[in-house]
Amino acid sequence: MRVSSSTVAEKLRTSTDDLTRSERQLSSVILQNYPVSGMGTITSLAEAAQVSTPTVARLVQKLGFSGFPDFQRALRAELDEKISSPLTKRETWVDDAPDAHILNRFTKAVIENIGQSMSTIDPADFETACSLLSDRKRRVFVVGGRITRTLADYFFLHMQVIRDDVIHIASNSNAWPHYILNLEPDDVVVIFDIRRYENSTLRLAEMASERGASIILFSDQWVSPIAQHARVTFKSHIAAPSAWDSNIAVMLIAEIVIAEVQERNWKETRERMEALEEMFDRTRFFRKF
Amino acid sequence: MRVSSSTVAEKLRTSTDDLTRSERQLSSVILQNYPVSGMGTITSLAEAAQVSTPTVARLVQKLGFSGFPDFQRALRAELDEKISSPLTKRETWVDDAPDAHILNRFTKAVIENIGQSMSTIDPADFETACSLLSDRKRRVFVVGGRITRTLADYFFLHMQVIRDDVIHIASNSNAWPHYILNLEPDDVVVIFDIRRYENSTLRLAEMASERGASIILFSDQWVSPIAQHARVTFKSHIAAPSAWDSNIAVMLIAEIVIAEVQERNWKETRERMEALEEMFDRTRFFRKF
DNA sequence: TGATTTTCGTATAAAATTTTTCAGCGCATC
DNA sequence: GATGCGCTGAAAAATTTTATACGAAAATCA
Repeated sequence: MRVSSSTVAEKLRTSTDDLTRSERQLSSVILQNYPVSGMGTITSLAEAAQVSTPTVARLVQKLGFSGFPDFQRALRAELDEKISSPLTKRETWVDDAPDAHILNRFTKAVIENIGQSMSTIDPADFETACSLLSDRKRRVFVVGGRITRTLADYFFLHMQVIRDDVIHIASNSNAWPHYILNLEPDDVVVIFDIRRYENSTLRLAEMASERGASIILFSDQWVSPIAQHARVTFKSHIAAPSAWDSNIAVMLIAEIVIAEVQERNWKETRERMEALEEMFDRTRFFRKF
Repeated sequence: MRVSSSTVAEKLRTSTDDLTRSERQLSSVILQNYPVSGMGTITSLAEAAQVSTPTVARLVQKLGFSGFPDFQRALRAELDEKISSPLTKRETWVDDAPDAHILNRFTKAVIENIGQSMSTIDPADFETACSLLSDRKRRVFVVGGRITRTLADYFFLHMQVIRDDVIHIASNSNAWPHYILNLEPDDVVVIFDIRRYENSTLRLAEMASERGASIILFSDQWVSPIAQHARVTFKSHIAAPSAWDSNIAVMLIAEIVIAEVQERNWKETRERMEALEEMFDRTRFFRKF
């Protein structure tokens, strides 16, 4: 008789009648601090329930599993399902397109990347980075590589509105040594370095480090060698079903840092933004709507 | 070497610097869907991380555990602790940070944006856009505004590798009228226009339209007026808990378009990429890893 | 570029876990 | 009170899992 309920817990509860005395005892122990109790060895579970290991083996087979490892697999799958964020399970994909469509595949991978990237961020690091960038006494230099220069540029454009003393350096330009020479220990250097890591950017980081500047690094999960010199390193997952990497997660973290720094400098930012608005209005550069 | 952090996750994060490349890869996989991934056998974990079992064994020893079973014990204890604590709200977001933390709030908003943006895409439009961009007989012009020029630049950089005849125009530059004058009906103009919509970009779009060029527009949910002239319009949601908009969804769609066009032009792209690689290798511009 | 050190995986040995076997025990039935 | 049936656990066997040794490969350094 196999009753295929979804979870192991349900299986245990519904089949209580068919269980023997010691099996029931075991079952109650399993349910007591479910599912952790079942994650250990069969022996530890048997001891906890004060039954023998064969009893455990027999019970799980009775429940329909091929053996204890199979039982544990089910338990892990359950936990995984339960733990994974509800957001990643959203069904709001592109309608009228099969799952295999690149739009859905890619999006799925990116959301995966975002989740993974966020979960590796240490809030303390984030705090440090924002503090450094909020400090008006420090100058901020922004650097990017061949592709990442666009991310650096994006970061720079926003930071420029938020605060004073923000300088964008193109790492492959010939001008950067001049900037670096004048670096002071209070300065902050924001570096974007995603594989393949560029030599010139590494040199720049080394020199900045020697001059005592604080480095905030945006890198990928394999981490640029610059991390050795960095005060804070943000690691983003960049895998995508494509010949290229996806920089979405990198940009997301950058956006969040921008949002937080802006929040802290709100008073100053607001004035700057209003002044900027006014200037743009005057030049009629933008349309009202 | 630092030793006593409380959780395994913290240990992994704080000791990243001391880890080797494959250990880091493994570490990231463990953190990916923590802690379930570590609950299986050492072999399954190794396979998931695409490393060998000795690497796993070495890592856990490096972290201070006597062996893999010891590591698992710690993991179970943690899980137990976490689960038994009141109000067990477990999400894969940034651990140790409350839901109200900007990291989690912002990420949530962005994922919401992605979901909404994707669900409004018509696969046929996507198809049209990719066909236009894959057609080698057509030239491709890429245009962006004040902020969106970074997105345009990102798009341009990739498209440039994929195919020939890709031109980046800065919409606020004085040079663009020259490009537009020479537009032919076969040409494709990719425009990034997110609020606040810029006048100069609209003028550019109008002129391009008059000359019969096909316009692919990346805009926001309120849609730039350029949409009237566009052959295809991608609308992205850009709301974020910040004074600025989030361009993540825009960039995502751009990345997917890039991926698809690359896929279609794979043969050509591959040759171009290899040639490019070879050039970079020669100039020693990049590091191998 | 070549030498040295570190890293990494295959193969193998050791250890553990799981499963099976089998005998004892309790309990119900005759 | 004897017999049979099924439950239970000790112990052994089988399997799986973990740890180690060693050589190949890669990276670093001179």
